[in-house]
Amino acid sequence: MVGQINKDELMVRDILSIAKKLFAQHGLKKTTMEDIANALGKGKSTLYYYFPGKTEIFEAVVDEEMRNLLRFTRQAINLATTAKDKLKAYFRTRVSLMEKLQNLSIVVYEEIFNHLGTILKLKQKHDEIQIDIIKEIIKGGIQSGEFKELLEKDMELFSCALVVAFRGLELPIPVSKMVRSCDHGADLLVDIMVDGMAGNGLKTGFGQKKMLATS
Amino acid sequence: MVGQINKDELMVRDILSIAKKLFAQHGLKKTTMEDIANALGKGKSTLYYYFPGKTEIFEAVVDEEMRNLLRFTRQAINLATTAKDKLKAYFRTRVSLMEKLQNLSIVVYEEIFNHLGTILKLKQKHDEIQIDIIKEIIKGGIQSGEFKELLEKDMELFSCALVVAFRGLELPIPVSKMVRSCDHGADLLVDIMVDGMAGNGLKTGFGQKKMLATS
DNA sequence: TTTTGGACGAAATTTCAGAAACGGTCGAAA
DNA sequence: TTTCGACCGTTTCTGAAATTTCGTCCAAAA
Repeated sequence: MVGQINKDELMVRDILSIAKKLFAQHGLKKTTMEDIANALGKGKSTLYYYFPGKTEIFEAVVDEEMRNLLRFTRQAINLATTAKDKLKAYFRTRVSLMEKLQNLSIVVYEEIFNHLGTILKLKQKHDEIQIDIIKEIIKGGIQSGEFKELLEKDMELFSCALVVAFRGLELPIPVSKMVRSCDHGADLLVDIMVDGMAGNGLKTGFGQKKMLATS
Repeated sequence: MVGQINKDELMVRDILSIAKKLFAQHGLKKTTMEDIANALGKGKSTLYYYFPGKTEIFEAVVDEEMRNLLRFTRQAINLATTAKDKLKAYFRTRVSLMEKLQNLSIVVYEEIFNHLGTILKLKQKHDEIQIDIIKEIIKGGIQSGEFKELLEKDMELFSCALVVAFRGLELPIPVSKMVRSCDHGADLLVDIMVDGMAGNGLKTGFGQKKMLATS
């Protein structure tokens, strides 16, 4: 019994492994059930013994990939001690793993985004203007003493990051409604950005807890 | 001479105005040059007297729309005095105008995004997990006193916003390289998020919460 | 001269019937 | 229990004819 279950899981693993490779290579549509079966050295209907259909295989592959990403992220987070470092770890692993995830999704993304093309050049031009606008604001804030000083390079980076971050809203995915719906949201974010998330204890601090980590 | 230029510009404005309406109504492909000419009450070749081709008309329409968006953004920014309020104004107008921009681009976006469908449900599920992870980090930070307190609702919102913001990286647009390339970028952002952008002068200050006018 | 309308050709798009391919099922064999 | 090949209904491809549409040209109107 137990041995059979293991055999099942082994087969499922093999299928997912090969399917992942093929999906990454040729995309979802151009990878047929027969391709997967042939690469497996098995008959086509064998796949249907282990999975309800093609959709489920694809979803399982993507799900597995995302689970891996989450696992690594959690791992990196657990290695950090302070919440600040945890956030850093979160973003850092996300950035590096996102690139690896694209091994799978680059074809998928290309399938999605091969239809725009025209509009992107325009968008890019206007993005650069937006970056300049934000940079101008920050510069003004620094000159007036409202903001702390920042290297020119970092200012560029930060402005750019804000514009890029804002692009997240452009993807028509439901969660964005939460942020998009209320003005309060945008203000809260800027409040946090400007005043910081650091606790009052540290801010008004008289030699409180974590003075080590801060630069 | 001057009068002719004005007449030219007037004609161009009329064309763009009508073209915008038609593009928003039927999309790029299904709007023909003859549709535009008919709606204009002019002959088709009139359009070619003012524009090299259909593509250029479309680009001009989109460009105009984006310029408008920028104009309103700048306007709102100029009404604010402090840099912080300027940032708020930037985000707020962006959010509200983005929705209006979609009047034009909703057909375009649908043309682009009608091909994904499948992957979004999965993505949504994992997005919610990511939100929970960030919320957990923030909660921990609050409990340890590292972060200042936050309403449950705001915490949810902030976590959600971070995930959404991070989605901006997923859009394959060149600017993201700048942020994607260096680890330093992600860290800098968190540094700013946690410590805030507020200047030391204001931070260490005792009574003075707000300087009224720009200093 | 400046501006317009309609005819015109080349190229792209649509149509649609027949063919091929594909996802998924089933009974039988190993 | 696990694998397989044959089979079915549907979707997708193909290719040629018909239609639409972009863009040009030139005569005519302003």
